[in-house]
Amino acid sequence: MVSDMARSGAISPAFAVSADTVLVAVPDGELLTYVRRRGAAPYSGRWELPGGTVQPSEDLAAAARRSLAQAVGSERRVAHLEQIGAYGSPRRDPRGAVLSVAYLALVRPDAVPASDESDGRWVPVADLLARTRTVAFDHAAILRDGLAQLRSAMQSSTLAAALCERDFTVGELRRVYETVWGAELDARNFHRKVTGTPGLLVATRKVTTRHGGRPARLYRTGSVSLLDPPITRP
Amino acid sequence: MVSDMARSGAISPAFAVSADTVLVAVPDGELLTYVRRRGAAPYSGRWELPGGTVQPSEDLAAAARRSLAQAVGSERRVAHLEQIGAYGSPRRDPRGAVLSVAYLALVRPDAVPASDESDGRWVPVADLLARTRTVAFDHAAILRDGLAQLRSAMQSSTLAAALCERDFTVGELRRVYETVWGAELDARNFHRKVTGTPGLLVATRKVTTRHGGRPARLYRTGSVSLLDPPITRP
DNA sequence: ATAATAGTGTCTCTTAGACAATATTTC
DNA sequence: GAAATATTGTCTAAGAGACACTATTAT
Repeated sequence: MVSDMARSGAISPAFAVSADTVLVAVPDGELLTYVRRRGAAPYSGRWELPGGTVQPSEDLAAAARRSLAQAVGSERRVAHLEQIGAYGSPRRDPRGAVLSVAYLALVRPDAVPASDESDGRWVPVADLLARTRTVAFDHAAILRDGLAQLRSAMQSSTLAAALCERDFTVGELRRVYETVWGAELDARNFHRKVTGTPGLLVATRKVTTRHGGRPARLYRTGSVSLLDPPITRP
Repeated sequence: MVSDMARSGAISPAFAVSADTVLVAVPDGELLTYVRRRGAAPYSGRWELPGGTVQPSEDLAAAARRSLAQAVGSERRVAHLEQIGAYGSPRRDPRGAVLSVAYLALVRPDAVPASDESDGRWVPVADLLARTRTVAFDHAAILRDGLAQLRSAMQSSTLAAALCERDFTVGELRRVYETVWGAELDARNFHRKVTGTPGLLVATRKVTTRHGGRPARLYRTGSVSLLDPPITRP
């Protein structure tokens, strides 16, 4: 059995695998992502996505989660995690064959301030994409792909609710859409759309005036997570 | 430099990486996928997706393409290739840490008969999914994910044209949709939709009567590949 | 009172979906 | 002629987008 393995070479390890995450939050109407400053070569001094090496005994998503604990305090703060894809271009890491499995992670606004400590920072996505030469490896491309996936997935699901507090108003949800999409939505049509889809949002008994104006009802995400027909991006 | 690498252990290879492909064709109104019968342990005798080990010097997509040459005769027969995702559950391969990067590949109907030779076969997707216990590794799950991605992507692109001959009629394109989605579409509304989107299809000067009835104009895919608003799945 | 936000209602225009009717072939 | 497919046109109902209006708070 072992001899067969050795003969075929089918499982001889050839790649290091890392799980790297596009970590996104939208506090106060700003689209932020978390990046770390690299301290060692290669790309020393450049920004990199949070991530780490995947152990052979470990699930890919678990490795991604684990590497986010430093950024947001606890794994439990990760409100949503989904895979973006695998990046394995031969020359993406000068040290050798490193395959990166990229994830998209969403956290609620309250997860942001807890990260002032380390060498990582929350930065506006626009700033980072305007200076892709300051980003290590192919992480700028991964960031772009992750954001594209987020923008697309928001059209037909309540994914954006993972970027709000657990109890949120329709206006807060709409402002997340506007921030991530970079476009204004008609507040009245949006309200009609999301509250009119049965099961999508569950109204709580509570209201809030945390944004001034007329008190707004607080909602939670419901059992239905698919929005059909989708919210069209302007 | 080398000492730094050795100290950190960042690039010590821990995984074998394979590129495995959900290879799909739709000849004569049947949704087929290509699978190989495994000859060796583990899962000897079971069906597996075509694929192979990725070399460290090789691009992931190139490795996927390469492993399809046997199935369809030549890499050039692959009309479309896109990534599905990475599968890295610790226990997916009893031999050890094997990470699989899954791809979805589409070929035109004429690529199917060229594969009678080897231990691989084109089989109806429904048959395979009805007998997932005959499928090796987690390849049944990969197949399901790939089909879901295909069905979804067809809504807002001309992806389905990669499953037709290079020159195709609107009816042929519609029958591909119907086969992959497993649902009937109104021929007249479908015709209006795809021919009405400017740039999506380019009319050739030729017509064909290969399906009997009134001669149908032949089209090719145009410069526009995004279909907005999408074709809604019934 | 004024400004700000929340929520409801109303109108129009586009389009999906249903389907009639016509065109052009093979058998 | 009968059957099959292709293509155009017509109607209707649903939904997106624009926007008037009312409701309820903070300042």
